[in-house]
Amino acid sequence: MNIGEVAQAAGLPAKTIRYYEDIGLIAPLRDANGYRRFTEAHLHKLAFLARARGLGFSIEQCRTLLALYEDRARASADVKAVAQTHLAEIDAKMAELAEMRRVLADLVRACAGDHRPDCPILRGLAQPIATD
Amino acid sequence: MNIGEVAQAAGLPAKTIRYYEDIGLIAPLRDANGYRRFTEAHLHKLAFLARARGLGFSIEQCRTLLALYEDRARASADVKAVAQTHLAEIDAKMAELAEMRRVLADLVRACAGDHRPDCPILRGLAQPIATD
DNA sequence: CCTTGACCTTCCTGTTACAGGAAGCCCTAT
DNA sequence: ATAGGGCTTCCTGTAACAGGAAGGTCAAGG
Repeated sequence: MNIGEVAQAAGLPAKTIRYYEDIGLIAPLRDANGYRRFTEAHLHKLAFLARARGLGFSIEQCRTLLALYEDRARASADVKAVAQTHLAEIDAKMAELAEMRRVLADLVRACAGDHRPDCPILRGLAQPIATD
Repeated sequence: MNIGEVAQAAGLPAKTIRYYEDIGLIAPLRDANGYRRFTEAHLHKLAFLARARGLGFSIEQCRTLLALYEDRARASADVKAVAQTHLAEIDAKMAELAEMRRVLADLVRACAGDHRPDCPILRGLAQPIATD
């Protein structure tokens, strides 16, 4: 397969696949004309990467997961550890967003949103934010 | 005030304040020796920026908010529109994270996490992710 | 045989919001 | 005189690509 075909099949832009090669996540073969040549195994790895990225794993976490994926002697505990770390990261981000949302929603609720200049949102931003 | 003092007072790193000057968010005066000189008004703007950034507004949104903040003739509706846009962005991110979390938590739950190589997490990543 | 169009290649720049660090000036205290 | 902080500018790096330029390749059609 050429890059266009494997991109289609893996659900990744060709640009992304070239980038993954750049950073050593994947190593396609090369045709005589210089075109990248992908095997089924490459496709599986790319689809794996697409899904891991879709779950929010960082590139470095993907690199680790991919190594474990290819290691027949891995311990599932190692995989689980990576996943749990990421789960904790997600929870942290969600908590941060929830807190922002809470404060912001309060401000929005208090704002009339009309033609007048008085605005609780701006007043709220001009003063220390209540953390209670 | 010099940059160190205003940084302390506004709760922003000096680096960040220099960056804000670079991109035209703030325009401190200069002393004869080249040092930046900040007034109380500058401090208020910086504190405003710190809080807006803390609520997750982008730099460009902050630029808009700051302009409205300084415009005595603004309509609160304009401010509210920016805030509601951002609120929608937060909701979108939270939904995305929640979906990731849901799938990932299922995989983690199914994984024994022991010394054996069999791992539902890797199996899940190797197959299309169930969206039901 | 030539051209056209769809692919492919590499390389360079831009994105977001700064952080880290080098090289060097300024100011105060000892 | 020197030591220490604080200040300056400038350059590089971050994450994960996207966009686009310049140019090679390939199959089909005239």
